[in-house]
Amino acid sequence: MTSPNEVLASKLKEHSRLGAEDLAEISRFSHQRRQLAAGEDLIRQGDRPDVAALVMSGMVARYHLLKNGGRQYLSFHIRGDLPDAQSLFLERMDHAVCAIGEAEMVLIPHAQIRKTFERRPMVGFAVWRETLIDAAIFREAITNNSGRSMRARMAHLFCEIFYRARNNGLIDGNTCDFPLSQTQIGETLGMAIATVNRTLQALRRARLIEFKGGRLTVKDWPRLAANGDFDPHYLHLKRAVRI
Amino acid sequence: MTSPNEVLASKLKEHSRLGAEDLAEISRFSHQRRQLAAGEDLIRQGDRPDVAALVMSGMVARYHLLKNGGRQYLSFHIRGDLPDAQSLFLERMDHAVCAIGEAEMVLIPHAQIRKTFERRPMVGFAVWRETLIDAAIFREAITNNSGRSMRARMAHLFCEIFYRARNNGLIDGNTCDFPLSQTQIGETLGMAIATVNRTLQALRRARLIEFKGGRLTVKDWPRLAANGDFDPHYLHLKRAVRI
DNA sequence: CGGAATGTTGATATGCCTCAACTAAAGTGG
DNA sequence: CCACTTTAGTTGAGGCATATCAACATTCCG
Repeated sequence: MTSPNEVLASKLKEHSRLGAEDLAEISRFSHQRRQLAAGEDLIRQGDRPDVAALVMSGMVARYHLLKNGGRQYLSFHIRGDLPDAQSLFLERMDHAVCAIGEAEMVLIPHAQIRKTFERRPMVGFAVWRETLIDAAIFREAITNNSGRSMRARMAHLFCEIFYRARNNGLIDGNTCDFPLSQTQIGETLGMAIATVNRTLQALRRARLIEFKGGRLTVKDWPRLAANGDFDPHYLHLKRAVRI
Repeated sequence: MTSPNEVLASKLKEHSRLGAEDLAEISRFSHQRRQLAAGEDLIRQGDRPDVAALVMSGMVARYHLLKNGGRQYLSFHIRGDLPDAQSLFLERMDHAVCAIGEAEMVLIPHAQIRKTFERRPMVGFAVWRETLIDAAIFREAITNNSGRSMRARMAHLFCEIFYRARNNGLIDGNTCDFPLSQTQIGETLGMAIATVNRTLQALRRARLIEFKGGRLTVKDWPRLAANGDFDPHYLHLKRAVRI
């Protein structure tokens, strides 16, 4: 039941030193709640938003809409993330944002945020850092989807999701939410559904993970990380998480 | 023979409105020149730079170093680009930057740049925009390397390079510099060298491009763009270029 | 001029996609 | 609550695109 501003502030404080004045500015943001149904779009490609969204609960994804009607999922976002921060400075959305499962969002007017950046540059730098970490995640996805085997891709994706959830205190034992369908996993990793299914089974059989009902359970972190060539440095988290 | 500060200012002015004060601040940046030999690293994964680099001439690339010693190239940068702007706010480099062919760089101390951002937020917003456009390019690379056929990937890469060169006034008729080896194209698009070679020949035979001696010639832009599913919106360039 | 790097070609193997049929689960209306 | 519909997941067979390997040609560079 933390307030939106606290969620945002605590996310930014993970990597940025914010003073009392900075936090005070953040606490003055107004916000409008928005509940998203499973699969619902928050923003579409081509939109020109005048608010920025903060994830309060659930998961949202960014995706490219392809010419043939398919999707390429680009990244996934959880509580505390700002999945469309780029809209603060790039007018036109080059991708869409949708809910994966149900999600609760909070919308903050761009104008307020930009004003804050002018008055308290440190707040701007902190949000900038967030967008730079997003970029690092995109880069990692390039590497993941280009060179690696299907099994490694999938292992890497699971590692990233679990590691980030863990870092945000959103796990429950060895289990976190990841309410993707197998089709969506395919649209993330660039693999056919049949292959997704078989690769999942292989990972299950190897006792690395469980994945059912939109929940991911990591059963053998060291081997999963090895399988996915996962090195969390790219997430730029200050406090490295021990799993 | 334009000065570094003019190169930077004119790049930022492409998308951001900068006032006289902003430009004056930029013009006060000190810089140190650095000449890179072909293939030389400017920054390595794990480094913690205290300067930011501006490309003055030539081309540099960002890449991930893989466990097996291979590389995954992530993006290419030309005159006016800031290929390591992220180092302003993320301490540790999660990827490396190297020269593709020879390149001339200019190094500007982080401290100066950050000071400028505090005094003139608009300058910060402009550089932020640059990093956001980088992120959009990464996203597009995810889509390119995940779903599309090898031929489409290659066509798309050529489109992007040519379009950006054209936008920066760095083309010569229908030809621009792109001094990659076929091996490096493979390490960009996630394809084996043999396939790179054969795909290149296919594009040549179809009279879409010429690619020789580190120069790329576009012989049929509309068909090349169609082959690569290329839609330049993601580059977020204000003035759309007609080719 | 010689050696190294880069590019080219062919043969073979295989991982993955495609298609198609089927099963299981989840959601819907009577 | 059950029958029905829809969606998601599972499995197998077959073909193809692309990786891999190996030999050779060409260009680059000292």
